[in-house]
Amino acid sequence: MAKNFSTRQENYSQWYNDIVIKADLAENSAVRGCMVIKPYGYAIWEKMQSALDKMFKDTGHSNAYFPIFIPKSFFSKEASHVKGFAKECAVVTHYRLKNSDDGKGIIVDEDAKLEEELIVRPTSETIIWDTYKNWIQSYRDLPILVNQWANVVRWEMRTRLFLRTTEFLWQEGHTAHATKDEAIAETKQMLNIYADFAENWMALPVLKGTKSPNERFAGAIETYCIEALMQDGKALQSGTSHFLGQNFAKAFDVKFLSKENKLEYVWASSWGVSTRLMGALIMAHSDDNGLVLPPKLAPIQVVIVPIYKKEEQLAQISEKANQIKKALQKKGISVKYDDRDTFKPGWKFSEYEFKGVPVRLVIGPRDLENETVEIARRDTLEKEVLKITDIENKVEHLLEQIQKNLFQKAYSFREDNTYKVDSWNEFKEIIDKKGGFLLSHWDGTEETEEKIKEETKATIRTIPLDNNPEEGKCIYTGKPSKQRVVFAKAY
RNA sequence: CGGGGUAUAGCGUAGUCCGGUUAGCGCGCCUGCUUUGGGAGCAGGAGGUCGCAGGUUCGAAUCCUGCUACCCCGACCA
Repeated sequence: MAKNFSTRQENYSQWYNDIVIKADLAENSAVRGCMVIKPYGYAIWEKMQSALDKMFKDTGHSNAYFPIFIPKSFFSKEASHVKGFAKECAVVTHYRLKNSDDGKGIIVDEDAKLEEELIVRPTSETIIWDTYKNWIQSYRDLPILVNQWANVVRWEMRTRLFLRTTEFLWQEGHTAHATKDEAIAETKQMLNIYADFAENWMALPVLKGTKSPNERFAGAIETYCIEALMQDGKALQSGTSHFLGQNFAKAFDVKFLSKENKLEYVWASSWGVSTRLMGALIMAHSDDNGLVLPPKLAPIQVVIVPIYKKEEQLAQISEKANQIKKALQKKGISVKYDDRDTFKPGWKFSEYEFKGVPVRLVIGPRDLENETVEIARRDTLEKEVLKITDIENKVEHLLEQIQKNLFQKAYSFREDNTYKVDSWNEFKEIIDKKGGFLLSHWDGTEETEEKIKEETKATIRTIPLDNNPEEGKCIYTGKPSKQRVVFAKAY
């Protein structure tokens, strides 16, 4: 099944597509730009969701749900917001179909035109702030810490499975605060949660920082982001957290009475990660043998494959395998015992390898005799034969090791592909030939960023938060600069 | 949305230029037997409105027109 797929070197984007399709993560649907997330892919997303959801709840947030449709008039209330999203909105204009006059099909009933068109949400700030207006009167009503898990639609020109689809799944947090400082603290807290999730669950090292004005969210005062480096040397924005100031409060007239009995506008944040994280996960760790998953997000952490000649042998092996399965499950490890007789062991090995299952246990007649089991790890493809005693602790330990190793590998890759660059020629050379993160000085102007983008396709991915101030000269204009920023080509 | 390419069985493809038997092959699928420590072997079998809609023709996978989807490159973007 998973034979004949591309390698990263041959064709990186084909390699990515092959993994998504052949590892059964997702496929294209009958609707242009929209994907079907298949059970195996969705299981990974569910693991991401539950880990993130717990982190949100642990920091005081609650889930709620707002409509998928937004009245057009709401949408246009915040000027830069509408400007940023107008070009990619799906619009509902009618609410009824009818049979066509020639009886051959079904058409839109022109009599059923909506008084006011509805926008399919590309994000929910407007409908949520219109709602918050009714929820907030006094400082006692604040803060509001709400998240929603939802689908959104952005009508993109070019789509790629998980990385950019017309409809995608995400979570969007929308918070309301009495003070500016509190809203900024919330924005930063959520950024840290995203970074924590990326590094500890996805085994994906990320840079934390802010966006340049060019790349800022439409309607935000400041956009914070986490940026990760993919194996082809391109950057992937993996999560954003926005400090919205009072922009939406002013647009929707959301005020509260402070302790001092003064009427003030509410301060806001919003933050989100999407199914794009699936793309990041795939591109961060996978190899030319297929998907590689960090144990903490793998739907199946351990697969057990029996090898046998006769039915009675299978019965003996199954007994042993089920014992191991139970012992592992007791430790909270997800195990699949694949005793299907319709596939041969070699076929199963390749299958689970391609699907990125972190650990494979093999039990055959030899193992029954010797009280052993063969254990193979997906990240390094190493195999060894272990005594079956205490196997659950050995497996648990190995899963932890794999999780660490994947992070370490991704981290070294990023280190090896991050360059301090001070000459424009070198900058162009590295961006063109190698890719990666380039740390260079920037004069802080939009014009310079635009020019660099035109000439090299590289953009400022982030202005790192943990930056050491350093006097220098802009890589492009030579004007004075106080810190380095991160340039890269981006997804 | 602009440029280029592709569309034939579940998947990959031959045939298309130059119209003419029953549209061929590999993988997969089904049945049976032999197999099982890295994608098994043999035998038999099923599966096709040739992307969709028109047109030209005695005759269209093949020629013409329109549409749709997908891939690559740009612009846009999480």
